[in-house]
Amino acid sequence: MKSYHHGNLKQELIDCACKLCERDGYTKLSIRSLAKESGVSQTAPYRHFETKETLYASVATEGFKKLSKACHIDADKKITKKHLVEIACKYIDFGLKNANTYDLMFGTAVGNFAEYPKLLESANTTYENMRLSFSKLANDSDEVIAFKCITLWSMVHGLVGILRKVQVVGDDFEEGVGPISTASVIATNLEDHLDKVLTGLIQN
Amino acid sequence: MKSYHHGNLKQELIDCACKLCERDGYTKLSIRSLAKESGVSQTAPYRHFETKETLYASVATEGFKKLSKACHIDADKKITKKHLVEIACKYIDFGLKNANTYDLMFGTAVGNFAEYPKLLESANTTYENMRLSFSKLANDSDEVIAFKCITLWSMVHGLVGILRKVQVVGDDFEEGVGPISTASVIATNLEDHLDKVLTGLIQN
DNA sequence: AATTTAATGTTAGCAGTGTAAACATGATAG
DNA sequence: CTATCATGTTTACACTGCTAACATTAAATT
Repeated sequence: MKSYHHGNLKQELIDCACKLCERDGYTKLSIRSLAKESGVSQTAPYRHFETKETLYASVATEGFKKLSKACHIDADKKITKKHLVEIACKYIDFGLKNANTYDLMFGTAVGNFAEYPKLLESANTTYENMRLSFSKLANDSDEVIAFKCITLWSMVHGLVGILRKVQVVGDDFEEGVGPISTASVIATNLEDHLDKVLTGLIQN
Repeated sequence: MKSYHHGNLKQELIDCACKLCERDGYTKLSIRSLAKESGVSQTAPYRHFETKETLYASVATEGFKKLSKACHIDADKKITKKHLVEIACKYIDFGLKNANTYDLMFGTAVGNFAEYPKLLESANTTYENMRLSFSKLANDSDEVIAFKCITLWSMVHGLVGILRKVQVVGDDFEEGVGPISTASVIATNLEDHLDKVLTGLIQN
């Protein structure tokens, strides 16, 4: 005996969208199927999301919140290189285990973050956490911190993109020097790899 | 007085798709509009591309060919750090100036490169060129070369993803320490940034 | 050269999509 | 108690990927 008004549709739609986006990729997600899943009419979601992109933005916002959580480490004041390796590993792990959501967050599905304040905020928070960690690592100027931070960030971001291709191709890739086999070497020694990079980065 | 058979439809479709993908983003591309653009019936493209993904794969293949060309530098034997900075800059420049195509190449539009031999080959060639440059830089083992190569690759790949967000937001972003303003600092000093990173990388 | 075959084109149609407009319901504010 | 407004539904339009059945013509075979 369902009532005419759902009561909590918006949140349910977001939750459901997050689940489906991650399971099937955001391109497979349709507003109609989402509505059906929530037992509501085809166009009901439009009362809560102006366009599909608005829905995407909500899912991406949740994604950044989850990413921030996933990258959290227990460390009050002292931050060491080891901590940063841990953060980097956790970031990459999130990107690989939530590949479809990650795609939505960093792809072109949402054109301009500035149009969605909550999304912009959650994305900035993710970055700010990483920045804070670097600021606790050494007594650097803001500029140097920014340099180190964006260097690591683009590194791990890039690695997610590249390592994912390895996963997609699978384990039976050809032996050789192609990116696939090379990347797989990195993947199996990820912590070592990041440690090396960070060692070089910190010394600069 | 057009003939029943087009004669060169496949290539024309690819060319047109490349153009439209870059202009509007691959999500906006439809097989039907593509067919109309080439003055051919709605379903004619299906004689040349089994599915839309197959078409995407062709566009991505062209993309990797263009990327390889864009990253080419004139240097026979001697390769210096400066050359690698140049390559990195050209890579990033390509990624930013062909953002939509880049998205298609590295996103999830084409699920598994292994299903499209030409795509896999063109992607591998792009990587192989970068690898060759590193092998000419110093007398490193294959392993070390791979390490350096994938480090730089993921760096520039990551930077493209991040710098693009800056472009999207535009120049009137808020002042502060968020990723946007930080990334813009990197963007304006891209060559310096890459030089620093490569200096650290090479010394390892 | 005639005929078969395969490649490449067209037409018609299905099931699904985003989204707008008009209408229905019911929670809430006056 | 009533009016308003947020939230739901129905209907409809133009578009999409894709399939099946058919048409045309280039290429291969006899």
